[in-house]
Amino acid sequence: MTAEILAVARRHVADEGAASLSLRSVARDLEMAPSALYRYFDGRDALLSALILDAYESLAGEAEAAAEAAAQAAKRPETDAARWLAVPRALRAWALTHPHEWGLIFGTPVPGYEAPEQTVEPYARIAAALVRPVVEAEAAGRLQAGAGAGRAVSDDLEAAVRPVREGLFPDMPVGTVVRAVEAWTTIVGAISLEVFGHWRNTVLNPGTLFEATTRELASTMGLT
Amino acid sequence: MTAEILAVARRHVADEGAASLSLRSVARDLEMAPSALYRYFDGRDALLSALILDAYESLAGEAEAAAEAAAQAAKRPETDAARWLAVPRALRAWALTHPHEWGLIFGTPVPGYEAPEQTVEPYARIAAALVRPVVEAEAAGRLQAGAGAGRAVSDDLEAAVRPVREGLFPDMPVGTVVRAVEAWTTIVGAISLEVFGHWRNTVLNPGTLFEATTRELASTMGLT
DNA sequence: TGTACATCAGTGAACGCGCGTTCACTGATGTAC
DNA sequence: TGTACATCAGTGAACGCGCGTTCACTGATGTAC
Repeated sequence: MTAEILAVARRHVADEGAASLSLRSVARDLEMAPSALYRYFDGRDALLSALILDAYESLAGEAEAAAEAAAQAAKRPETDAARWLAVPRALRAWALTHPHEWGLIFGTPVPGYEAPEQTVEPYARIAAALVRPVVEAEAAGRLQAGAGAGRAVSDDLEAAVRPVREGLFPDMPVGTVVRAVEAWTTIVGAISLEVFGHWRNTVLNPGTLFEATTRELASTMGLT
Repeated sequence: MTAEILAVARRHVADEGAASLSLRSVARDLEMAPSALYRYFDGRDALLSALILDAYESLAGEAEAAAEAAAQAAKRPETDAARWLAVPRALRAWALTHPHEWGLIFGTPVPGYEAPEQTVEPYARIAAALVRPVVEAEAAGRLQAGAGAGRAVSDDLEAAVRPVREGLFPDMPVGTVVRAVEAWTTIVGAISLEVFGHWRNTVLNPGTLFEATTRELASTMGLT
């Protein structure tokens, strides 16, 4: 039943966005009394929290599946750079099929409402999936020297990026860590600009641009 | 009077975000009857449209001022790369002081609500201001060969990016145009991630990272 | 097999709220003669 | 200088709406003896 409520609520968010999600409309769709939902959720905010978490988990699952599939495929001869593309593509594909959920994660925060603490874990999983080919290429000694790794990094910058390095990149050159964070920035930016409609009349084929951009990021990080 | 209404409404958006903007609360702040606002605006949506446009104009103004100041300063000996930093910094500074307005422009679109057509013009002005140092460096023949310009660009990508090239970069190498669009993507992504709270516990000093990232973009485009 | 009772998912009426929008109006200010 | 009239910014009451949340309740199902 909880699952059924979530399914309907998820559909509402997908159709109209989170702002107009209401307990009453969900109840209506389920042909229940609004008060019945209180048996399953503490109120509207609790339902919204569950949906946000849901979106994070869904995206994380997608990212991990793509990373895993690419890792399997890489047993056949394939370059690291080609393998790298899998997760960004999966993120973009998910965002295009779930634009409102993407907005829930990366868009304007709902005012006066704090995202639940549990989003930290799936968020880290998304980042880890993205970065997995880089980590594995580095471990195998296949990361091109002189690219990200060779770059000078100030002490300030190194300190700023320390949590990322400790969380995702044990024993990785700082230069590469910085590049990876920048890659994350670019990917999220590219997807958000597309999903939120900012390429309209500007970039005619966002898919082509996205592909080129992510390829570029690969070589920036020293993947070949 | 129209200006006064806008000022109050702007403050409401700044304080609580666009979602909770209401005619009644604006009227309350002005100590007027709600109906009085109808003399100045056609309704809530019209007011919101005005505010969105307002935000675009404000950001565009800021970007142009920064571009102009940097152009003046560049008469003294200064590198193109250093000059390039001015506009990204201004965009970030504006976003940090006007987070909700940034969200109005680059965040989740308000559902069921189309941004007014007049946003196209200020949007273009922002992009033009950002890109001005690149255009001028190219015109002066100071753009480093082999960087952006030398890059191979597929026909598809060239076509995808044609409106940008025609609008902002007359007679510019396509490679540079693509790099500039990617720079835009990265800058917007970096600011949005910071403003929307996604660096929390991840990147400890977003300013340092932003600075490093934008510097990197300069060399990517062949600015020296 | 039959009775008494507990559980608990879901009901339905009611609450108070703030909202956008309408409409007939008031009353001060300015203009014409 | 004085009167009649037009203008128009702003009023205030009212409308209907959908919302989140509460509360006492019903009635089917399962359990214990």
